[in-house]
Amino acid sequence: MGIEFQIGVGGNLPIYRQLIDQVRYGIASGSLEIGEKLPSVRSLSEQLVVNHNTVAKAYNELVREGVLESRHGKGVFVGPQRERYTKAEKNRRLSASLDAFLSEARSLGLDDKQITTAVSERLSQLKKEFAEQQTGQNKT
Amino acid sequence: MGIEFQIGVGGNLPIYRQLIDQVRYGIASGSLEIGEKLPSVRSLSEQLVVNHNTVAKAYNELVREGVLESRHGKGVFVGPQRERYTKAEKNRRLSASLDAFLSEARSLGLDDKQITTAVSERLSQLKKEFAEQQTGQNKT
Amino acid sequence: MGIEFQIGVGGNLPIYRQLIDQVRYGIASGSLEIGEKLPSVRSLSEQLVVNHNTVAKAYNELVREGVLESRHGKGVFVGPQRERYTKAEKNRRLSASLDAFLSEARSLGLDDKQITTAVSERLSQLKKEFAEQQTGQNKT
Amino acid sequence: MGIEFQIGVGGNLPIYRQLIDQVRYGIASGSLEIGEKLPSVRSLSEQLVVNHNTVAKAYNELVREGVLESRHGKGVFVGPQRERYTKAEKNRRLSASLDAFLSEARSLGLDDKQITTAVSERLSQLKKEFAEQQTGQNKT
DNA sequence: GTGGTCTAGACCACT
DNA sequence: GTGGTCTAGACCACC
Repeated sequence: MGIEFQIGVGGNLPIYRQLIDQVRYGIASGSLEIGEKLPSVRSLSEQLVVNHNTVAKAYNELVREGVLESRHGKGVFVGPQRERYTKAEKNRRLSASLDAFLSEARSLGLDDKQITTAVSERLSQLKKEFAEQQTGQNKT
Repeated sequence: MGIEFQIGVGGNLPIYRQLIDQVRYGIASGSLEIGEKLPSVRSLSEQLVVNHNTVAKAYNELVREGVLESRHGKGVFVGPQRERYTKAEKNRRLSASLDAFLSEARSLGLDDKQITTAVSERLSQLKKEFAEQQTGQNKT
Repeated sequence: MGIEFQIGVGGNLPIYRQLIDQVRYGIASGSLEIGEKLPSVRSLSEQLVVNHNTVAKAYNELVREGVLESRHGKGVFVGPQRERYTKAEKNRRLSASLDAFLSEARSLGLDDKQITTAVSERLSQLKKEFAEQQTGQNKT
Repeated sequence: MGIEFQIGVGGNLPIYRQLIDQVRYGIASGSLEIGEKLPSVRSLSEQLVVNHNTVAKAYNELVREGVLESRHGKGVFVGPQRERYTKAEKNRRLSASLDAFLSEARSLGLDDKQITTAVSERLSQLKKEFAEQQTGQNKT
């Protein structure tokens, strides 16, 4: 299966972050299967016309997180996706992340309603973008 | 007017972060007026039974952000609350903060619905806690 | 590459401010490269014979400003140094800072010439100190 | 003698800061003599078409500093301008203020030359503005 | 190992 | 009295 990477549209996120999100979304949605090989750093960087360091940075971060596995001389693969956290641990991490966001949003003057709106709008925007990428271009 | 500070409940946020959020919420909600004096570092630390450095850390961060003003030997006051960011800058900051949260949430395996639910639940929880603080205990 | 930290000389600035300035100067001058790891909080505190909290305070302030990045359990690194402000915003901040200084200087009775002299003298003093630090001692 | 207050032009400073600077400059230049009565808060606020709180804020800060004296029911007057600080004290205060400015300027990416240029340009700009105010309009 | 948070207590400077 | 800085030492979480 695999996914078609795409950059540029999707807001003002740095490229490597866009790549990270696409891999994560791809795995979550089943487009990327466990053990599947990802495009090599060089080939993907050429395909997207970005610097290979940018791709490497994205892969590296995902490897660090345990999402991907790097096998020397072989390539980068989707990792086993073991449940890395207990439920309590997940809640703790989620809370920390959520609170950081809410604190920033509030300090920018958003009220509760504006916050929930911003979240749901961003989510549907991301969903739409991802769908478009996967339908449109199926060839390099 | 002023607000009643309270710590301990409401998640696993560090104390100084709780204090920061309470000041921000207090200003946003009008409970703290511009120019109003906040409790002194020492007195608040005694009231909350925390170290004075912890209170100072919270005040300090808000001073650095321009939310509060510190007048040496006099006390700490609510600052002029000038619009510190342009609209574009605000959007940029909000997006960055939101995307960081969404990225973390997704990597924890939450789908879109679970994310929006988590956000709105946390918001109503915070609202409730803040309301309780301001009504309930007016004495130490 | 990296820089050699040093404290004590150079005026009556608090230690953590001296460290902040040295990091900023190091980055601006190219001695600290993007992505480079800084000495750990503990090791630097031992090297300088100051408390680790003092070093952490300096690092922390720079992290909040976006100059440094902290990776939990890994260390503190020089951040991407993206342009954090628009040109207009930079001018606004500079003006505010300059006017605050001029206001204080004038209230102390300095005339225009004395002010410009004070500025240029302090600048060359700082330059000299920084140069000495980077050449002289390469051992603790 | 007295001075003619004027607001609006002179950069993006808040009004109350402009007023403070004009009083200070007026005293330093001899336009305002010791013991001289300043316009009342209400009359000056009407003359400048600003809120009386803004004028009061400027006067209050100057009273706090000892530059002006407030005599209840009489008005606000230029204070005795005693040397409030020893020479060492003055140097200490000046250094603190200067270092704060230099630190900010450097964090905004200005090099030494840009800093000195910014200072001298702002000084001559302020001088020019003040001169214009005192020559132009001598009536309300 | 790393950074993050907190306590306890000290001294300084400003007012 | 006020806030600001620093030390010494503790515990936690992440890696």
